[in-house]
Amino acid sequence: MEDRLENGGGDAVDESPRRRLPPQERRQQIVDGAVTFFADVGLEGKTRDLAKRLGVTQSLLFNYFATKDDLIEAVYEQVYLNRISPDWPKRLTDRSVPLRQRLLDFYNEYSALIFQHEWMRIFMFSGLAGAELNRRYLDHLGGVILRPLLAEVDALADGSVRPSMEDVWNLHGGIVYIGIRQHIYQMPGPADPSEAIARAVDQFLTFFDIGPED
Amino acid sequence: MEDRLENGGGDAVDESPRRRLPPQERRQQIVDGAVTFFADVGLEGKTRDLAKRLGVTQSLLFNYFATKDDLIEAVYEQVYLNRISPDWPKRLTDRSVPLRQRLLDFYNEYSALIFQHEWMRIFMFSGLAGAELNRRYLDHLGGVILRPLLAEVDALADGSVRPSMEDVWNLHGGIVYIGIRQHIYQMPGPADPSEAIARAVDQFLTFFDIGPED
DNA sequence: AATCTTGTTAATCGGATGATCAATAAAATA
DNA sequence: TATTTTATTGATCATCCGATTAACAAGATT
Repeated sequence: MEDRLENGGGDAVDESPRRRLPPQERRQQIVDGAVTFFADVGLEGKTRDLAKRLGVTQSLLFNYFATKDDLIEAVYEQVYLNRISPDWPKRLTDRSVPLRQRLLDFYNEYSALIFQHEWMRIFMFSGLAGAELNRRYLDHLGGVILRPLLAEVDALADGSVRPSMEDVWNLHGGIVYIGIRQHIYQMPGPADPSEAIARAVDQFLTFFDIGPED
Repeated sequence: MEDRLENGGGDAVDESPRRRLPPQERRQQIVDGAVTFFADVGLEGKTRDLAKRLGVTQSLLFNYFATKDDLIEAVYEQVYLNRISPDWPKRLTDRSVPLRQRLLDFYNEYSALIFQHEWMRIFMFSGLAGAELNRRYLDHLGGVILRPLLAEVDALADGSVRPSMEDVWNLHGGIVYIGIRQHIYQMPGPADPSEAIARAVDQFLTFFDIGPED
């Protein structure tokens, strides 16, 4: 298994001549390649294999990153950075828009961002490795998205059941699990993710007697 | 980090004398230790570290398992085996019991089985590694639990919305995500998991107009 | 108690892996 | 074009890792 870039058994392959890139560009190229690579094989992927994918010497990597851990740190930053758009908190609490619409907008955009092979897998790998960025990300998500979201739901809920943080996590988890099934467990995903999201949101709102126009 | 069994800096530690065990017993001891070990550090954990934890030589491991992969295979079997009790399909479709009760019974028992550090992490590690057992397990779960469950819900749903497989996965995912938060992302879990489960189930049933006594 | 069986260990091998560094050559500068 | 700069390479080091094997010793047998 895993015979990518095997050079096909051929002989005189392009043998691309040594190419000099401006350091910043090369660095970015390495980080991009590393994101894909580590997402594929895990954070214990070997630097030699990564270098081969990039068409570059292994030693070059250490010209841009002092250690492999430094490279992984750069991968984390690349992947985690700007994943939560700063205007979502505002939009999620904009009560001139029906809550249902806000939720649909958020989760459609958010899922488009996170339902990606690289994000899903690196997030999971780093989570298992106990990376601090992981915790920080989830704390951030909880504080900036989910908690305000709970307040919004709570303001509109008029049934006898009060929404709890756990309910919000359940909504969130159910949706995120769509991506986990696809990219971690490599199962076929739903034909239309946005419909699956709409169903989850509607289940959630129905339980608290919140209508589509509230 | 990670200084377990560090021998405390002392000198003349117990230095447990070479202990002979019946092969079957030793083998089981190794597998048990390996489950905990690999769940902790991942499947790329080193055989020397595992041996140290077991208080045994590294070479002994290879007396019981020809290769490290064989050991990991044994770990998979130990962890995956009998995780889905064979009488659940029967109980889930026993219409003399209200559906809500069946769902609560199932997910309370099931979560008690899977919301464990070892299971959660090994399942995730093996999923990321693309292990076949993982796919098989999920296929089995889908066919033997979730699909019958959909039929049950469908039989009782009288609203205009028909339940879909995706809805069932959403219920399941939301609940499983509780364990993921705890054991993969190492966040604090809900004070009372069974209450969180009940909420998820009730949200699900409410959406399809299924009452607690149906 | 002497002997045998075999579970266990210590030593070691071959290859892989992260990291280093002097040599090389592509592009910029003069 | 000749020279300088520095991005890139090839060779190499020290260590680690999975796996092998002969020697050792704990417990069973006689």
